[in-house]
Amino acid sequence: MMAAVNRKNAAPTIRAVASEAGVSVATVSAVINQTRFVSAETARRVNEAIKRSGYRPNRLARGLSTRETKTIGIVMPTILSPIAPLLLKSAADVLHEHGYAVLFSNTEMQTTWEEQAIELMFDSQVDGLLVVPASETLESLKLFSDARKPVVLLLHGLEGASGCDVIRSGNFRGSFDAVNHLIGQGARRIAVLALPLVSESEKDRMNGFRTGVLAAGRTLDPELMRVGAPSESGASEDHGYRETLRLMDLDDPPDAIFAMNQYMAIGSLSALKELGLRIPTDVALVGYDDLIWTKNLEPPMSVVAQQVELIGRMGATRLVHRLAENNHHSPAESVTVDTQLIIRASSNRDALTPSIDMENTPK
Amino acid sequence: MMAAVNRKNAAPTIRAVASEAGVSVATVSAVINQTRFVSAETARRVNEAIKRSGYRPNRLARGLSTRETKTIGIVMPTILSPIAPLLLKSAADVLHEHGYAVLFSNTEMQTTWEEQAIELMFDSQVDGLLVVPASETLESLKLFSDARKPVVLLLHGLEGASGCDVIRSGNFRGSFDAVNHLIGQGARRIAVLALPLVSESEKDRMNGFRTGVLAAGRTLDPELMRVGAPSESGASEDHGYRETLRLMDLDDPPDAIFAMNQYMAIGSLSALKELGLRIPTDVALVGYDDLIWTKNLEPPMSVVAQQVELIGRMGATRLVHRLAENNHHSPAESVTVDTQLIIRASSNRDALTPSIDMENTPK
DNA sequence: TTGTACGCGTTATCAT
DNA sequence: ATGATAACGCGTACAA
Repeated sequence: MMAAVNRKNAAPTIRAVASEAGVSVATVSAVINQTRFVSAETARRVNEAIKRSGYRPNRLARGLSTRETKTIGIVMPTILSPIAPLLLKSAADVLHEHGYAVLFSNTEMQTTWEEQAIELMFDSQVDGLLVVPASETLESLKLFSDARKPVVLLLHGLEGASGCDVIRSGNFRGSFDAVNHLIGQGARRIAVLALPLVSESEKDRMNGFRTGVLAAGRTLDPELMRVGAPSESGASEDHGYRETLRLMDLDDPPDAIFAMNQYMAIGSLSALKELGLRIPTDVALVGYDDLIWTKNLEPPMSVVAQQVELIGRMGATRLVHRLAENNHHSPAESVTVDTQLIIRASSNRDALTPSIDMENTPK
Repeated sequence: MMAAVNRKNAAPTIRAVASEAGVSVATVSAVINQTRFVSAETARRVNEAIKRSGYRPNRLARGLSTRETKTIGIVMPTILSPIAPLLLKSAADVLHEHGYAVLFSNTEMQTTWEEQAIELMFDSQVDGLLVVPASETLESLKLFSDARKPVVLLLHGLEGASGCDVIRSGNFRGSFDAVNHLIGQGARRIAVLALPLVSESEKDRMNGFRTGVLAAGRTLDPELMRVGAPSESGASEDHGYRETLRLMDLDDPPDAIFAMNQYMAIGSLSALKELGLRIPTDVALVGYDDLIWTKNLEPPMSVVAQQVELIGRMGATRLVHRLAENNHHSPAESVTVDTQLIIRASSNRDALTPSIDMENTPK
């Protein structure tokens, strides 16, 4: 009978390599992880055995033993939002560069699933977590704080998650700047198409808007504030379209519209054009997020742009550092990444004198 | 002295639960996995102990023992392509519904990294793999076939991967239909802006174009075939812009352009408008992939649309079924999901009589 | 410089 | 109906 070494078709284990090379498993482990000195000759034999057998270390077993999986979880409410792919990519790139695998979960805005996704990642023993929170609060994050595993929040904070690092996007300031810009362009009545005020981001955007209006000595007209758009892109666009028609049907319609996501902005644009209104002369328009095609619209649209890539990179980097330095105890850090107001024709009354629109011309 | 059960701050193990409930670990395991009968009373005690201790099964340990991780890997060349997010979402949704975790890797078009990513997933003991191949061949997939682990290819096949299921997109037919449509609109000289011919998708698209032209009794003019665009969106757009300017500068310029990705199509559109050409009268234009904003361009753009969501769902479903039925040996399946030609104003000369463009009007 | 043996947290195979 | 205990594949004290 043969030793229990060669179960048919099973992947070779470290033990198989050890016996193949005529050394102990400790030695094999040592040469793989460079964890202690091994004589050149022994190392050579081991490496040869590894190559011959096609041995590959089992990350599960390693993780079980070391209590480190070199895996981090990323959970976001929807990968279909226009900025999500870049956020995922920039974060994942950094993580991959540092040898981490990425466990991903799209929670599709479902509160319960968001919790479950986080639990799933915890159970998978991820070393840390990157979260774009959708809910107002996340019970399951307690699992991570109890286990002293680092969590970094992206885009906005979360109630009761004071222990987490947060890489915020400057939503308040972004809206505030947009309103100021519109006022500077002579807008008297500014309408807003806002998202449902659930997460910090949306609240901040709305507060920025309010503050901007009030700070300019204007009053807030509830009729001009349409809160609560569907999140799905097509539905959101329809919403922007319809609400704009209603707004322009008011006795005293707005002469500027600030849409807090880009799909609503597009719908709004369609409606304005359909009504035969001149943009920005009759109504100035500012949207949110600078997507690749935003500048190709007619007219090119002004937007509040978030530095999505930077946010993703910073979040991942923060996590990697915490993990590397066993930096689990230093106080949570909070950073806000500024937004940038990009002014294009849709809101630029100053530039109405015929001129070349540089933005619309590829280099 | 106390038993080695309560290492400070360590997560409770199945052993802790067992002793807490006064039963053996086998019993605890049994109630968790419903793997054998347990008396109601015992089960109650166990469940209580689980709840009290906050015990959560360790998926690593479970995977090590069962050789099933309930995790599948998804690797794609870039999440920034316009169709990638939907592909990821639709696949991940199906997988999540079936209790699978998703290990994700963006390989950013790097051939070596693509291999490494697949190896990483293999080492992580994923149960199966979903791949959008970027390279012409993938050595590392051999790891999976050797281990009899299922792999499903998405969007297009791969040389030497005959063992894998493939959910193809109908690229050949898509291009073929586009050309036929343009010819039907009276186009005499059709130019093409093609992607680098590396993966099967791009080759198929190009072949569809060639076949369409030849089948109509026309000849292929190399001057009208511009192959090799950058993959990054902005660069791709610039490329489309520049190549279009050159095309229109020919002695005998084209009267129709087929752009094989949507960014090139946008660049092309910019160039045509800048040249003061009428679309589709002077030049008809057809792009690829129906993005949310494609219909909002001026004029709304015709495209070859891929059924991305369906492809993602089918791929994930196929994988889940193979896993569920231990269906690892049935022959590889190959399916092609049809593309759909969506005709809009940019190529529709028939509809040039003034009329309402329904597509451009939200419901 | 290298080897032995135990632990990581489960599941699964025997017994009982 | 339940309990002991051997895998699973690896890292790592502790020995030698």
